[in-house]
Amino acid sequence: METTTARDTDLASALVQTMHRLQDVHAETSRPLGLTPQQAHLLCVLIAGPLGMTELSRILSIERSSLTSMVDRLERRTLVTRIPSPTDRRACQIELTPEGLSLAHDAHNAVVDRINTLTANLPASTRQTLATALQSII
Amino acid sequence: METTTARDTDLASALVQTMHRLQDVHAETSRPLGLTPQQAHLLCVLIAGPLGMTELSRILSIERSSLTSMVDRLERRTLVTRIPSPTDRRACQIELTPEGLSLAHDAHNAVVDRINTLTANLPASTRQTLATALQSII
DNA sequence: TCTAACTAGTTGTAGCACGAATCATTCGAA
DNA sequence: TTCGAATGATTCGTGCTACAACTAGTTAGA
Repeated sequence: METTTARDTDLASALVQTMHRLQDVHAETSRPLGLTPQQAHLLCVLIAGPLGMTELSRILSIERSSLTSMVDRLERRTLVTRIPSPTDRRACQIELTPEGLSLAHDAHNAVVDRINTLTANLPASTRQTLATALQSII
Repeated sequence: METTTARDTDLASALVQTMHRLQDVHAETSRPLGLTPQQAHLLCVLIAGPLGMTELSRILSIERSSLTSMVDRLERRTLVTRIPSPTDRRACQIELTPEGLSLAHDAHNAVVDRINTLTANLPASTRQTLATALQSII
């Protein structure tokens, strides 16, 4: 029982520390691009395609009221655009501009590259186990 | 080569998604205690013992100017205290009050419990591999 | 002694995040 | 068909986070 408890604490602790480490990495890779981590996250989510405000707020786990001002700032920089929905005059879709798409790819590649260098020393089998295990957590 | 590249992207992507998921968990467990995730992090770091401002800012990866106002707010709530150093009249040590220590433990336990439920389905061997691999990343 | 390096704090600005309230639109049921 | 409820987005007010540039005090070493 004691060993199990110890292992649990170790794993949870390792996950928390990893989270903080990756937050730092995320911030460090976003900043040189002139983006906050939250802005980079938003842009990367939109790579897959335009989304409505409500859906976007759900994916990002933030309130819609927070999202409004974030989109305002990004729209001011012409990184995204609000496209009115043809079927619902209340709704709008948030879409990346070409400039925003390019920046989103840059941000995505930067963080993936950084993380790959962090995990470069792990053997292939461990990488596989890790990826599968993390997928199941999400 | 293609398979290796695919695996790399998968692992990095899984790590990023895990980070966001854990950020949400961290926020959700801190909030009921009246703490922001950053405040919870600060309190938990101090469980190990008092720290100076510079050391604390290094551990939390934030600027000292950000830390000053954070400590101000926590000190106002009597969760931490600034203890002037006996040997160095410039410096001060940030220490948890009994109330702060209790809250720090609550915050720590809450997040560890939540993460343990998330990882409860993983077999012991995977847990071990995971913990070791993540340790090497940090 | 006196200066260079260090430590802490201050100020100003921008961004993040939430809740409550608001407005327009859409949908559904009487 | 029409009125009330639900939905999508925004606005407002408040508090927290984060940074850069700056001030001021302290210590240690030349």
